[in-house]
Parts: sequence; C-alpha cells; structure tokens
Amino acid sequence: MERYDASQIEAKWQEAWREAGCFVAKPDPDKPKYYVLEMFPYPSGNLHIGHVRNYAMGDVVARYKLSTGHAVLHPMGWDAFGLPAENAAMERQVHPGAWTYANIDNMKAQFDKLGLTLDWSREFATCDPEYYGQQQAMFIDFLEKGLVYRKNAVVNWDPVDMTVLANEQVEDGKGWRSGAPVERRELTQWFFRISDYSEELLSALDRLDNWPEKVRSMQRNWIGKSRGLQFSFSVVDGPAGYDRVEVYTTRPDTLMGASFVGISPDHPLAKTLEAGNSDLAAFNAECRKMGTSEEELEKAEKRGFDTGLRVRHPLDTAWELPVYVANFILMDYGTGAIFGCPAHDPRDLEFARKFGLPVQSTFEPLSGEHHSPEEGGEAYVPAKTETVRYISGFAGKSEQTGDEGIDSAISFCEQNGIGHGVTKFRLRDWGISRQRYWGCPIPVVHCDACGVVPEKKENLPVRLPEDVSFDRPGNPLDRHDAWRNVPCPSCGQPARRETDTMDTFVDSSWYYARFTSPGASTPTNPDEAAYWMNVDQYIGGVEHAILHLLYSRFFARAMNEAGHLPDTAREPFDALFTQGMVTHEIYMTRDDTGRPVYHFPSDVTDGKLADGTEVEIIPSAKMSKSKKNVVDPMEIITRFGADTARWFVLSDSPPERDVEWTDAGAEAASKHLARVWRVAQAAKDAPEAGQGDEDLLREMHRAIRDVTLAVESFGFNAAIARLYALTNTLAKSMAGRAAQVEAARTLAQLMSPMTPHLSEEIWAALGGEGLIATAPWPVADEAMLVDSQITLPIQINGKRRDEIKVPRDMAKDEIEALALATPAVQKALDGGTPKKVIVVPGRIVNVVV
RNA sequence: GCGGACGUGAUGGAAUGGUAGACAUAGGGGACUUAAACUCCCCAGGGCAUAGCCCGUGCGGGUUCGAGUCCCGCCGUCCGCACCA
Repeated sequence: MERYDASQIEAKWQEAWREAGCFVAKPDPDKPKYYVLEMFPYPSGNLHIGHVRNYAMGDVVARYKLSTGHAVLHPMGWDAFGLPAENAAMERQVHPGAWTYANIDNMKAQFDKLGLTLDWSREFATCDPEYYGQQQAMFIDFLEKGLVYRKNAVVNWDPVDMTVLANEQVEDGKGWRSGAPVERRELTQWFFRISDYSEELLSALDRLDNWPEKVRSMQRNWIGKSRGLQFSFSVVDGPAGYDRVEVYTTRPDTLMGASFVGISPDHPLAKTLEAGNSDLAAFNAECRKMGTSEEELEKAEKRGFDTGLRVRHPLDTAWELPVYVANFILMDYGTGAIFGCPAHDPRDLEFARKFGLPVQSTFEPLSGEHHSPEEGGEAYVPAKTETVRYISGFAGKSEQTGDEGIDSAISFCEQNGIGHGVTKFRLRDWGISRQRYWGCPIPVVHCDACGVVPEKKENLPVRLPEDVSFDRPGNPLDRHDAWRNVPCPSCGQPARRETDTMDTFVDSSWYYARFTSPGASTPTNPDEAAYWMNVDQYIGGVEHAILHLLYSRFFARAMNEAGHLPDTAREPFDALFTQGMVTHEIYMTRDDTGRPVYHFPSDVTDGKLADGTEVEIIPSAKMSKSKKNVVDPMEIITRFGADTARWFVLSDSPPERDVEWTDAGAEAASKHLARVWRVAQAAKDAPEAGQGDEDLLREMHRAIRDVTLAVESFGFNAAIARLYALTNTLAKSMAGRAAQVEAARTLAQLMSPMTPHLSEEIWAALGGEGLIATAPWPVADEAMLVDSQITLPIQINGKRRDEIKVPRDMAKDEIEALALATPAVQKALDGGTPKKVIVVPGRIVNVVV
C-alpha cells in the first residue's frame, strides 16, 4: 500500500481548489450568506503557530458553512502600518514600504501552504494607498459630521525620539526604544468622539449574546459608567473667575463627612494659583513628572499642597473646608476636583491623617464590632447594597442601603438647587495623532488664513512620500518640505500639511467592512456591504478584547452615520470567538550566578542536555524567542504537512483554552492521519460481503450527528475525539465493502474541515464525485440513530450495580420487573421490597432499598 | 480592591441532573521482526480481604431517587481592570 505523502498531495489539492475557484466569494440569492473573519495579521514576515490555530479555526467554520450551502465570505489582508517597519528602516536602511511588502509576500507563501479557504481576490494591506485613501475620505466625512475634533491633550512624549508614545510603550517611565525619561507634554491632537457613544456601546453589549462574557465584562469595565452628583463649592475670596469649584461624587450620601476639597495639579484653578505661588508651581511640576504605571502609583504616597483657599459647604455655608492640590486626583475623570470624605474612602483617610484634617463618619454598620475611622480604624466602605445606619445623614431614612442613600441625596440636592444627578463614563475620546511616518496621513492642511482645512476628496489619497530617510529621530514627514508645503485647498495660499498620521488601530477598525467591496471607489459599496455585513463569526485573540473591538464597534456606528454602512451593521460582529494560545514547555538551567539559561527543545533528551545536566521544565509557557520555546509552523509543515498541524492545534484542548504543543502529540497526530489513509484504503479492498454492516453504518450516522453538533458549537476538540472513535470502529469493522467505503468517505467528509487535503485524497480514491470541499455535508439518518435494543444501567441507591439490555420502547413496568430480577438487585434487596423504583425510559433505572 | 473564568487520573481533557474519566499523550505488557523502526493487540483512578467490596471530580454543608453538573459558605489558581472620586 502506498504511503501517504503530505508534501505532494497537499500542493496538488491546493492547486485544484485554486483552479476550481471554489473559495471566491460570490453573492448568491439562493443561498444564505456567511461571513467568517479571523483578525488579520501584522506582516512581521512569518506566520507563527498561534496564527495557524486561529486560521485553522476560521477555516473549519468556513469549510463547514460552504458544504452546508452558504455563500461564504472568508477574506484575508494585512494590518500593515506600524512601528516595526520604521524600526527596520532605521536598522537596515530599507524603506518601510519595501520591508512591509516583502514580508507580505513571504507570509502569503506561508499562508498558501496551510490550505485555507481564503478568497485572495479580496486581499489588501492597510498601507495600500487605495485603502488608506478611503480611510482619509472617511476621516473627512467624520469631520463634517463632527465625529472628529482637535484639542490639547497630555501625552507621553519621548524627547529623544521626538514622538508620542502609547502608554504600553512606556516602561518604568522611560521610552522603550530610547530609554529616555518620558515627559508628559500637552499637544494638539486629533480625537474621535467615541465617548459620545458610551451609553450605546455599553447597553448594546447586553445583546451580544454570542460574544464571550469575559470580553463583554472587560468592555463594560472600560466604559465605566457611574452615577453621581455634580455640584459646586463656593470659594471664599477666590481668584477672578474661580468663585466656584465644581466637583463630582458617586457618594453624595457622604457629603456630611466632607473634610476637604482636592483638585488635580492639572486643574485650571491649580494652574491659575501657580502664577503667584512658586512653591505650588514646583509642587505641580513634580506631580506632573510622576509616572502613571501601576507600580509607581502603588508606591507613591498621598501628597498635597494647601492652597490656603477655603470653600463653603453647600449644606451649611458657615462650614468652611480647605482646598488642597493633591497628586492622586486625575484631571481627566469627573471634574478634576473632589471633596474628600476620609471616613469612607481609604485614599482620603490617608490624606486626612497626613494633613491633620477631621474625620467624620456619616454612617456605620447596623451591628457588629466597628472600629470607626475616627478612632484609628480603617475607612468604612460597605457595598452599596448593604443597609447601614446614617449618623449624620441629610436625606432619606436613617437606616437604608448606600444606593438608597445616594438616590435620596441626589434628589435632595436637586430639590434644593445644590447640584444635579449626572452619569459619567470612564471612556475617553480616542486620540489618534501619531508623530510617525508609517501610518495613514491625516488629510488636512493648516492655513494661516483659513485654519484647519480638509483636503479635497478628489486629491485623495494623500500619499506618503517615498523619498524619506530615517537617519535622524523624529517624524520624516515633519522635515519633508516638498511634501509638507502645499497650497491651502480653500484659498490657495501657501499652507502646511498635517504631518501627524493616524493610530494604526484606525486601520483595523473598518477593514472588515472594506472586505465586502475591496475595489470600490468609495469606502464601501452600499449593496455589497448590505449583503455581506455583519461578520457572522469573528475569531481572534482575547488581547484585542478592549481596544480593537471597542474601536471597531465605534467605527461601525460612525460609518453608519456617514452613510458607509447600513443601519443593520452598527454592531459589526454578530459572534465573537477568542481562541487560546499555543504554548510550549521551556527548558531551563542556571549559570554560575543563578541566572536562567534557556535551551532549544532539540538540545534536550529525556529531560537532560547532551552532557547529562538535568533541565528544569516549565510547562505551558507562552512562546518567546528569548526563551527558545518557539515552534515554527513551516518546519512542522515540512515535516508532517499542513493537515497534521491543523489537526493537532485543534485537538486536545477546547479552542478557547491554551493548547500545549508537544512533539509527541504532533507525531501522534501525523501517525493518526496516516492510519486514516490506510484504513480508507483497506475499506476499498474489503471483501464484497462481511458482517456488521448495520453496526458500522449506525456508528457512522451517530458520528455525523455528534461531529456536526461539535463543529457548530466550536467544540473542535470534541469533534476530533469523535473522529478518532469512528476511525477505531472502522478499522476494526468486518463489514462488507460497500458499507466500509461509505463509512470511510463519510469519515473523510467529517474530517475535511480540519484535514482538507487528506480528505480530498480519500474522497478521490473512494470514487467521491467532484471536490470534497464543495460536496454537501453528510446528514445523519434519524432512523439510524435509534437502536432497537438499548442498555440500561441499573443503580442501587444511586450507584451503578448492573445493566440490562431491553427493547428501546419497552414499557416502564416491564423494565422495572426486569431490573428487580437482576442478581445485583436481588442481592441488595435480600428478600425485602424496594422503597422506591425510578425508571427513566431510555436512560436509567434506580432502585432505592 | 473591583470584575471574570476555572479547579476531574501522571498529562491535555470528555460527560442535555442519569454508567465519572470518552478521545488522546506519556507509561507498562505482548505479537510481528535476526534486530530495530513501522504496524497490530492488550493493561492502566486509588485502595483492599480481588468471581467481589470500599473510596474517588479542591474543601465543608444543602437540594434530589440520583450531583463533576444545581444552591450556600470556604480554599486555591489564572486572566483583565484599577489613586476613576
């Protein structure tokens, strides 16, 4: 029997699919449409094994939907703008574009080897001028709709590289590339009005039933809705324009416990006071230098500066409170000012104790020991749903929950003209300006006469200039005079192009929509978008739970309002699946100084190095080049073939969990596929007549049912387990040729979403018609799913003790009689009568003695 | 601190409230072979007085004829967020 040679066979079928064009998406009025999308990759140059798992999952879905009669859209492209290309340009003097497109070529060749159902006719990269030109057109539309605006914002500024850094690019307060201390600098930046959609983005989450709860709760958290009271303190003899200080609180019920007012160092009042107070100016400057990393915040002590100003308590104007500038108050949340209630807030308590400010409880627990904060205890912060006793309440009952107290306090303040209830969100507008070259140019021109003027649409795309150099830090666009100096689109006078480019998250916020009509001369084609949207199944890593997915949800709404997406596509992803990582053991020893030394798997045998040194094995670790535990998918494909790689990454673990790559497992997968091939060949050579035809076909139909169900519910590991079982049954079957061939062909079909090449080969060898890729999915014959005889377990007091074989439709009392007659039950009864007998037809019998 | 997920053999993991451990990995034994590789067959939760019995899904309770699954309370692990007023 010929051996199964993956390398030849896989290339052959990939060519056959290409020729048949069976993965080119075509709208078809006679079929339901299905849009399956995996998050497109950054073109780093190489696929990693995590990509293989991600795309294998999408491919299972796509192939299954194809064979169940759907018009399938399964596109792929490249998230191609971004920093690595500029770094490569600096390091090896290549143009970012050249580097990126070379990487794309390389990765596409790797994609081809995986045998995916991708429709490459729709491919694009976000750095294609055709793509980013449409993005610029949308930017201009958004500008007209008021969805984009410019404002001053505090950003992380790297003074050496001369660019803004994202928070995650700042490590220990230093730029990740330059190592220079990052400054907080105020710059004029472009912002998308995502916060206008806070309420909608939040409430719509409730309807995203096919999204992981984890992602929804992360987004809820991020949007951060809170309800509270906004009111103002009147300032005693304040500077001009500052007769009131506006504060926001979610605990207005603790207003009687106020002991000071705190404002942010960035608060306008703080800045005004700086002018006449150099000590305060120094204090503020120091606060602004402070980093924002978690570690620093943890360590940073509560610091404050007494401004000397005093404000009047709104409930008792004779009561005056001091105003402090405090380092722990954020300017961009609420109003940048708070009232401090030390008794019910740990931060305020720490602050009050440091500055000798009064501590006054407003409520206490109903019962139990209570070490009050006045007497040195901790701040008392019960859940808002807990009922407490109000000591110095000014609204509502004396015994009520925090929530009730808050409601009462808000309505009391509203009635007395003190303040009003407001809803606030943590979500802030999305700053998209980047001082980078390799991104989408923001299509506006700055004119001394006309101000900020959008580029004319007929002049789009505003292309990135090719003749740039990266030998100096900073943005090459800034110093490219020929590119920068252009006439004003409005008045024609000399003006300057905006040199900031867009955050690369903008590029990935609408690519799913562009895939519906990648060649259109407008951002989308309305008919195509209406036909293909929404994405029926989106698949990607959970690391994008907030940024990319939230931005995309905002963008779909903005595009809808600008007329680029239909109303039905405001929420773009009907279902989301977040797959787990592929992990691999790390092999580690330590050098003389105790520092870890890592070893490649190929250097380790039976837990030892060649010289016999025992290595420490760290299981289930994220792959990382420096830890030497990376598995290269191309090596795996060369060794075993794409089917093996696909089969393995889908087996063993549920798709949402991590799966550990093991060499033994990959080898075993490869052996199994070779076995399937042999079993299928043997089926063809089985004798005409045999025994157990019906048993085999029954098992086959049960497998159809189980695998179909598993694939539909993302239970790929369960589907694979079931397919192992069917293979075992077929291998052992003595059935006649016809039955064996039918079972083998069905096995190939059921496997085809995971192992498409092997399945085609078996299909062809066993006389299947056409391509298995386009053959209709097998349907389980209901009649074959029910056995005439079934085995019923007999439990005694809930423990399995025996079993009986009975006809499927036997009457309850007959089953009961049979069960009672079994030796086990007879023995347990010991001549007595059972207390109770439960017969669940088709399931189980339980005898209580 | 807040939010979420999870806890089952040596390991990854199966089990609409109904036979716990499917399927696989690693392991052990055997067949084939001069030998090995390939392949095939068998064993395998723990314990014991081994035709059988007892125990067993993180711990403690509860509901039920019956709980890995449902409820209550703990313990632990992982992930996300957080000076957010």
